[in-house]
Amino acid sequence: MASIEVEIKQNKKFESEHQKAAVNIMFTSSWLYNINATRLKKHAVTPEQFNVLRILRGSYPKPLMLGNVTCRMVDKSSNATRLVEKLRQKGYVKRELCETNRRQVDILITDKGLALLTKIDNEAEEWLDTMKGITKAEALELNRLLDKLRS
Amino acid sequence: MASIEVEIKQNKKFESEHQKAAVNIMFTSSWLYNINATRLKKHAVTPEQFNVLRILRGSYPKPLMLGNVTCRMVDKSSNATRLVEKLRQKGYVKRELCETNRRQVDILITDKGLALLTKIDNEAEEWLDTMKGITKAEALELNRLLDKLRS
DNA sequence: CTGCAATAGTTGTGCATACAACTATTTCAA
DNA sequence: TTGAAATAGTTGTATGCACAACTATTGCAG
Repeated sequence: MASIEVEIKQNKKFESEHQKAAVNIMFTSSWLYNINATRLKKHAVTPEQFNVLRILRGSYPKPLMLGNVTCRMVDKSSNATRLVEKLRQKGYVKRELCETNRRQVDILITDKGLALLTKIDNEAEEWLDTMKGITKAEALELNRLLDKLRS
Repeated sequence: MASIEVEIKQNKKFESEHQKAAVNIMFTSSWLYNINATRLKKHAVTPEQFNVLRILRGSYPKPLMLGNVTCRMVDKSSNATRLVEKLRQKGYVKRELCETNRRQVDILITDKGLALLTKIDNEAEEWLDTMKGITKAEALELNRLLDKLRS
Protein backbone atom coordinates (compact mmCIF):
# COMPACT_ATOMS: atom_id res chain seq x y z
CA MET A 1 0.00 0.00 0.00
CA ALA A 2 1.10 3.49 -0.71
CA SER A 3 -0.14 7.06 -0.76
CA ILE A 4 -3.64 7.65 -1.99
CA GLU A 5 -2.46 9.14 -5.32
CA VAL A 6 -0.57 5.97 -6.16
CA GLU A 7 -3.43 3.74 -5.05
CA ILE A 8 -5.90 5.16 -7.50
CA LYS A 9 -3.22 5.82 -10.16
CA GLN A 10 -4.08 9.47 -10.34
CA ASN A 11 -1.65 11.34 -12.53
CA LYS A 12 -3.05 14.75 -11.74
CA LYS A 13 -2.57 16.11 -8.22
CA PHE A 14 -5.60 16.68 -6.06
CA GLU A 15 -6.94 20.20 -6.10
CA SER A 16 -6.65 20.58 -2.37
CA GLU A 17 -5.61 18.73 0.74
CA HIS A 18 -9.27 18.73 1.78
CA GLN A 19 -10.42 17.06 -1.41
CA LYS A 20 -7.66 14.52 -1.08
CA ALA A 21 -8.73 13.77 2.47
CA ALA A 22 -12.29 13.12 1.34
CA VAL A 23 -11.14 10.60 -1.26
CA ASN A 24 -8.66 9.11 1.19
CA ILE A 25 -11.34 8.51 3.81
CA MET A 26 -13.63 6.79 1.33
CA PHE A 27 -10.82 4.72 -0.13
CA THR A 28 -9.59 3.62 3.29
CA SER A 29 -13.14 2.82 4.34
CA SER A 30 -13.55 0.56 1.34
CA TRP A 31 -10.22 -1.09 2.15
CA LEU A 32 -11.30 -1.77 5.73
CA TYR A 33 -14.71 -3.00 4.64
CA ASN A 34 -13.22 -5.53 2.25
CA ILE A 35 -10.82 -6.91 4.85
CA ASN A 36 -13.70 -7.24 7.28
CA ALA A 37 -15.98 -8.86 4.70
CA THR A 38 -13.32 -11.45 3.91
CA ARG A 39 -12.82 -12.22 7.58
CA LEU A 40 -16.55 -12.70 8.17
CA LYS A 41 -17.10 -14.73 5.06
CA LYS A 42 -16.17 -18.03 6.67
CA HIS A 43 -19.02 -17.48 9.11
CA ALA A 44 -21.44 -16.72 6.29
CA VAL A 45 -22.42 -13.30 7.59
CA THR A 46 -21.89 -9.95 5.90
CA PRO A 47 -20.41 -6.93 7.72
CA GLU A 48 -23.86 -5.38 7.80
CA GLN A 49 -25.42 -8.45 9.38
CA PHE A 50 -22.54 -8.66 11.85
CA ASN A 51 -23.07 -5.04 12.79
CA VAL A 52 -26.74 -5.64 13.51
CA LEU A 53 -25.88 -8.64 15.69
CA ARG A 54 -23.41 -6.56 17.72
CA ILE A 55 -26.02 -3.88 18.19
CA LEU A 56 -28.48 -6.46 19.49
CA ARG A 57 -25.88 -7.95 21.83
CA GLY A 58 -25.37 -4.45 23.19
CA SER A 59 -28.93 -4.36 24.44
CA TYR A 60 -29.24 -8.05 25.36
CA PRO A 61 -31.22 -9.42 27.15
CA LYS A 62 -33.53 -6.55 26.32
CA PRO A 63 -34.87 -6.57 22.75
CA LEU A 64 -34.62 -3.54 20.49
CA MET A 65 -37.40 -2.29 18.29
CA LEU A 66 -36.52 -2.18 14.62
CA GLY A 67 -36.23 1.58 14.49
CA ASN A 68 -33.65 1.57 17.27
CA VAL A 69 -31.59 -0.95 15.35
CA THR A 70 -31.69 1.28 12.28
CA CYS A 71 -30.54 4.43 14.04
CA ARG A 72 -27.55 2.64 15.56
CA MET A 73 -26.24 1.31 12.30
CA VAL A 74 -22.96 2.68 10.99
CA ASP A 75 -24.33 2.97 7.50
CA LYS A 76 -27.41 5.07 8.15
CA SER A 77 -29.72 2.92 6.19
CA SER A 78 -33.29 2.27 5.56
CA ASN A 79 -33.61 -1.42 5.46
CA ALA A 80 -33.21 -3.02 8.79
CA THR A 81 -36.31 -5.05 7.91
CA ARG A 82 -34.58 -7.09 5.23
CA LEU A 83 -31.30 -7.39 7.13
CA VAL A 84 -33.08 -8.71 10.19
CA GLU A 85 -35.04 -11.14 8.05
CA LYS A 86 -31.78 -12.62 6.73
CA LEU A 87 -30.52 -13.05 10.28
CA ARG A 88 -33.82 -14.58 11.36
CA GLN A 89 -33.62 -17.16 8.59
CA LYS A 90 -30.20 -18.17 9.93
CA GLY A 91 -31.58 -18.41 13.46
CA TYR A 92 -29.46 -15.61 14.91
CA VAL A 93 -32.34 -13.32 15.92
CA LYS A 94 -35.98 -13.56 16.96
CA ARG A 95 -38.77 -11.20 16.01
CA GLU A 96 -41.58 -10.54 18.46
CA LEU A 97 -44.64 -8.42 17.92
CA CYS A 98 -44.92 -6.00 20.80
CA GLU A 99 -48.08 -6.44 22.88
CA THR A 100 -48.43 -2.89 24.11
CA ASN A 101 -47.83 -1.24 20.75
CA ARG A 102 -48.80 -3.41 17.87
CA ARG A 103 -47.02 -1.27 15.27
CA GLN A 104 -43.76 -2.21 16.84
CA VAL A 105 -41.51 -5.23 16.23
CA ASP A 106 -39.01 -6.20 18.90
CA ILE A 107 -35.81 -7.87 17.81
CA LEU A 108 -33.81 -10.09 20.15
CA ILE A 109 -30.54 -11.89 19.56
CA THR A 110 -30.75 -15.66 20.14
CA ASP A 111 -28.30 -17.94 21.95
CA LYS A 112 -27.10 -19.08 18.56
CA GLY A 113 -26.45 -15.46 17.60
CA LEU A 114 -24.55 -14.81 20.83
CA ALA A 115 -22.46 -17.95 20.27
CA LEU A 116 -21.55 -16.77 16.79
CA LEU A 117 -20.37 -13.41 18.09
CA THR A 118 -18.28 -15.11 20.76
CA LYS A 119 -16.65 -17.28 18.15
CA ILE A 120 -15.88 -14.30 15.94
CA ASP A 121 -14.56 -12.31 18.91
CA ASN A 122 -12.06 -15.06 19.56
CA GLU A 123 -10.47 -14.56 16.20
CA ALA A 124 -10.50 -10.78 16.45
CA GLU A 125 -6.73 -10.52 16.58
CA GLU A 126 -6.24 -10.93 12.87
CA TRP A 127 -8.68 -8.09 12.34
CA LEU A 128 -6.89 -5.83 14.78
CA ASP A 129 -3.67 -6.54 12.91
CA THR A 130 -5.02 -4.58 9.98
CA MET A 131 -5.06 -1.51 12.21
CA LYS A 132 -1.51 -1.98 13.46
CA GLY A 133 -0.09 0.46 10.92
CA ILE A 134 -0.69 3.32 13.33
CA THR A 135 0.12 3.72 17.02
CA LYS A 136 -2.48 4.17 19.73
CA ALA A 137 -1.65 7.87 19.93
CA GLU A 138 -2.14 8.16 16.18
CA ALA A 139 -5.47 6.34 16.37
CA LEU A 140 -6.54 8.83 19.01
CA GLU A 141 -5.55 11.73 16.78
CA LEU A 142 -7.31 10.14 13.82
CA ASN A 143 -10.51 9.86 15.84
CA ARG A 144 -10.22 13.48 16.92
CA LEU A 145 -9.79 14.64 13.32
CA LEU A 146 -12.70 12.60 11.98
CA ASP A 147 -15.02 13.75 14.75
CA LYS A 148 -13.97 17.35 14.12
CA LEU A 149 -14.49 16.99 10.38
CA ARG A 150 -18.11 15.99 10.86
CA SER A 151 -18.86 18.71 13.41
CA MET B 1 -22.65 15.99 14.69
CA ALA B 2 -20.75 14.64 17.61
CA SER B 3 -18.26 12.00 18.60
CA ILE B 4 -18.59 8.65 17.00
CA GLU B 5 -19.96 7.00 20.15
CA VAL B 6 -22.85 9.44 20.26
CA GLU B 7 -23.49 9.12 16.53
CA ILE B 8 -24.14 5.42 16.67
CA LYS B 9 -25.71 5.59 20.13
CA GLN B 10 -23.26 3.12 21.51
CA ASN B 11 -23.63 2.75 25.23
CA LYS B 12 -20.62 0.49 25.64
CA LYS B 13 -17.20 2.00 25.08
CA PHE B 14 -15.11 0.72 22.19
CA GLU B 15 -12.63 -1.96 23.09
CA SER B 16 -9.71 0.00 21.74
CA GLU B 17 -8.81 3.26 20.09
CA HIS B 18 -7.90 1.26 17.00
CA GLN B 19 -11.30 -0.40 16.78
CA LYS B 20 -12.95 2.94 17.29
CA ALA B 21 -10.87 4.42 14.47
CA ALA B 22 -11.99 1.65 12.10
CA VAL B 23 -15.65 2.35 12.83
CA ASN B 24 -15.05 6.07 12.69
CA ILE B 25 -13.47 5.87 9.23
CA MET B 26 -16.36 3.82 7.86
CA PHE B 27 -18.97 6.03 9.46
CA THR B 28 -17.34 9.22 8.18
CA SER B 29 -17.00 7.68 4.73
CA SER B 30 -20.69 6.92 4.67
CA TRP B 31 -21.41 10.48 5.80
CA LEU B 32 -19.30 11.94 3.01
CA TYR B 33 -20.78 9.59 0.44
CA ASN B 34 -24.31 10.63 1.30
CA ILE B 35 -23.53 14.33 1.09
CA ASN B 36 -21.91 13.77 -2.28
CA ALA B 37 -24.77 11.62 -3.55
CA THR B 38 -27.26 14.33 -2.62
CA ARG B 39 -25.21 16.97 -4.38
CA LEU B 40 -24.97 14.92 -7.58
CA LYS B 41 -28.58 13.89 -7.58
CA LYS B 42 -29.80 17.02 -9.35
CA HIS B 43 -27.54 16.03 -12.26
CA ALA B 44 -28.90 12.49 -12.29
CA VAL B 45 -25.54 10.81 -11.81
CA THR B 46 -24.44 8.66 -8.91
CA PRO B 47 -21.10 9.14 -7.12
CA GLU B 48 -19.79 6.01 -8.83
CA GLN B 49 -20.75 7.27 -12.28
CA PHE B 50 -19.25 10.68 -11.46
CA ASN B 51 -16.03 9.01 -10.41
CA VAL B 52 -15.76 7.14 -13.70
CA LEU B 53 -16.35 10.36 -15.63
CA ARG B 54 -13.56 12.11 -13.74
CA ILE B 55 -11.22 9.22 -14.44
CA LEU B 56 -12.00 9.49 -18.15
CA ARG B 57 -11.47 13.24 -18.14
CA GLY B 58 -8.08 12.58 -16.57
CA SER B 59 -6.99 10.71 -19.67
CA TYR B 60 -8.90 12.81 -22.23
CA PRO B 61 -8.49 13.02 -25.20
CA LYS B 62 -6.97 9.58 -25.00
CA PRO B 63 -9.46 6.80 -24.30
CA LEU B 64 -8.98 4.28 -21.51
CA MET B 65 -9.54 0.59 -21.84
CA LEU B 66 -12.11 -0.78 -19.46
CA GLY B 67 -9.57 -2.50 -17.24
CA ASN B 68 -7.73 0.75 -16.67
CA VAL B 69 -10.95 2.43 -15.60
CA THR B 70 -11.56 -0.35 -13.09
CA CYS B 71 -8.16 -0.18 -11.45
CA ARG B 72 -8.45 3.59 -10.93
CA MET B 73 -11.79 3.44 -9.19
CA VAL B 74 -11.92 4.37 -5.50
CA ASP B 75 -14.12 1.43 -4.71
CA LYS B 76 -12.05 -1.40 -6.14
CA SER B 77 -14.83 -3.05 -7.97
CA SER B 78 -15.50 -5.42 -10.72
CA ASN B 79 -18.26 -3.90 -12.68
CA ALA B 80 -17.00 -1.11 -14.82
CA THR B 81 -18.92 -2.74 -17.68
CA ARG B 82 -22.32 -1.96 -16.24
CA LEU B 83 -21.36 1.48 -14.93
CA VAL B 84 -20.02 2.51 -18.31
CA GLU B 85 -23.16 1.20 -19.97
CA LYS B 86 -25.28 3.51 -17.79
CA LEU B 87 -23.10 6.46 -18.75
CA ARG B 88 -23.26 5.49 -22.41
CA GLN B 89 -27.05 5.45 -22.31
CA LYS B 90 -26.95 9.01 -20.99
CA GLY B 91 -24.54 10.03 -23.75
CA TYR B 92 -21.64 10.89 -21.45
CA VAL B 93 -19.18 8.31 -22.81
CA LYS B 94 -18.46 6.43 -26.02
CA ARG B 95 -17.34 2.83 -26.37
CA GLU B 96 -15.01 1.85 -29.20
CA LEU B 97 -13.78 -1.59 -30.04
CA CYS B 98 -10.01 -1.47 -30.31
CA GLU B 99 -8.72 -2.33 -33.79
CA THR B 100 -5.34 -3.69 -32.76
CA ASN B 101 -6.60 -5.87 -29.95
CA ARG B 102 -10.12 -6.98 -30.42
CA ARG B 103 -10.53 -8.16 -26.83
CA GLN B 104 -10.22 -4.60 -25.71
CA VAL B 105 -12.89 -1.90 -25.36
CA ASP B 106 -11.76 1.73 -25.31
CA ILE B 107 -13.86 4.20 -23.36
CA LEU B 108 -13.84 7.91 -24.15
CA ILE B 109 -15.66 10.75 -22.47
CA THR B 110 -17.87 12.76 -24.84
CA ASP B 111 -18.28 16.53 -25.09
CA LYS B 112 -21.56 16.15 -23.24
CA GLY B 113 -19.72 14.33 -20.47
CA LEU B 114 -17.06 17.02 -20.26
CA ALA B 115 -19.73 19.71 -20.13
CA LEU B 116 -21.44 17.94 -17.25
CA LEU B 117 -18.21 17.80 -15.26
CA THR B 118 -17.57 21.48 -15.88
CA LYS B 119 -21.03 22.32 -14.63
CA ILE B 120 -20.55 20.22 -11.51
CA ASP B 121 -17.11 21.72 -10.90
CA ASN B 122 -18.65 25.15 -10.87
CA GLU B 123 -20.77 24.26 -7.88
CA ALA B 124 -17.96 22.53 -6.07
CA GLU B 125 -17.85 25.10 -3.31
CA GLU B 126 -20.81 23.73 -1.46
CA TRP B 127 -19.10 20.34 -1.48
CA LEU B 128 -15.85 21.75 -0.15
CA ASP B 129 -17.82 23.36 2.66
CA THR B 130 -18.48 19.93 4.06
CA MET B 131 -14.74 19.55 4.59
CA LYS B 132 -14.33 22.90 6.32
CA GLY B 133 -14.50 21.37 9.78
CA ILE B 134 -10.76 20.82 9.74
CA THR B 135 -7.88 23.11 8.80
CA LYS B 136 -5.52 22.50 5.93
CA ALA B 137 -2.83 21.36 8.35
CA GLU B 138 -5.29 18.91 9.88
CA ALA B 139 -6.27 17.59 6.47
CA LEU B 140 -2.60 16.99 5.78
CA GLU B 141 -2.21 15.11 9.04
CA LEU B 142 -5.36 13.11 8.32
CA ASN B 143 -3.95 12.07 4.95
CA ARG B 144 -0.69 11.07 6.54
CA LEU B 145 -2.45 8.92 9.13
CA LEU B 146 -4.71 7.19 6.60
CA ASP B 147 -1.81 6.44 4.24
CA LYS B 148 0.18 5.08 7.17
CA LEU B 149 -2.72 2.94 8.36
CA ARG B 150 -2.90 1.16 5.02
CA SER B 151 0.84 0.64 4.72
C1' DC C 1 1.19 -25.18 -36.69
C1' DT C 2 -1.63 -26.53 -32.46
C1' DG C 3 -3.58 -26.23 -28.40
C1' DC C 4 -3.21 -24.44 -23.68
C1' DA C 5 -2.64 -20.48 -20.78
C1' DA C 6 -3.23 -15.63 -20.20
C1' DT C 7 -5.84 -11.53 -21.06
C1' DA C 8 -10.16 -8.57 -21.62
C1' DG C 9 -14.51 -8.17 -20.97
C1' DT C 10 -19.55 -9.78 -20.04
C1' DT C 11 -23.20 -11.72 -17.46
C1' DG C 12 -25.86 -14.12 -13.61
C1' DT C 13 -26.75 -14.40 -8.64
C1' DG C 14 -26.92 -12.74 -4.01
C1' DC C 15 -26.52 -9.01 -1.05
C1' DA C 16 -27.03 -4.25 0.29
C1' DT C 17 -28.52 0.77 -0.15
C1' DA C 18 -31.59 4.86 -1.30
C1' DC C 19 -35.82 6.43 -2.04
C1' DA C 20 -40.55 6.43 -2.35
C1' DA C 21 -45.01 4.50 -1.89
C1' DC C 22 -47.58 1.69 0.87
C1' DT C 23 -50.21 -0.65 5.20
C1' DA C 24 -51.28 -0.75 9.96
C1' DT C 25 -51.65 1.31 14.35
C1' DT C 26 -51.79 4.96 17.64
C1' DT C 27 -52.44 9.71 19.16
C1' DC C 28 -54.71 13.83 19.65
C1' DA C 29 -57.36 17.96 18.61
C1' DA C 30 -61.61 19.94 17.03
C1' DT D 1 -66.07 10.68 18.83
C1' DT D 2 -63.87 10.86 14.74
C1' DG D 3 -60.75 11.73 11.34
C1' DA D 4 -56.20 13.73 10.20
C1' DA D 5 -51.39 13.47 11.51
C1' DA D 6 -47.71 10.92 13.44
C1' DT D 7 -45.37 6.63 14.16
C1' DA D 8 -43.56 1.86 12.91
C1' DG D 9 -42.63 -1.06 9.71
C1' DT D 10 -42.89 -3.31 4.83
C1' DT D 11 -42.25 -3.59 -0.01
C1' DG D 12 -41.07 -2.27 -5.00
C1' DT D 13 -37.62 -0.32 -8.07
C1' DA D 14 -33.20 1.31 -9.49
C1' DT D 15 -28.43 1.30 -8.46
C1' DG D 16 -24.20 -0.73 -7.20
C1' DC D 17 -20.68 -4.33 -5.44
C1' DA D 18 -18.52 -9.17 -4.89
C1' DC D 19 -17.85 -13.29 -6.73
C1' DA D 20 -17.89 -16.75 -10.00
C1' DA D 21 -18.75 -18.66 -14.41
C1' DC D 22 -18.65 -17.61 -18.96
C1' DT D 23 -17.14 -16.01 -24.10
C1' DA D 24 -13.79 -14.18 -27.13
C1' DT D 25 -9.23 -13.14 -28.41
C1' DT D 26 -4.32 -13.31 -28.18
C1' DG D 27 0.24 -15.18 -27.13
C1' DC D 28 3.43 -18.65 -26.72
C1' DA D 29 5.64 -23.29 -25.81
C1' DG D 30 6.41 -27.53 -27.76
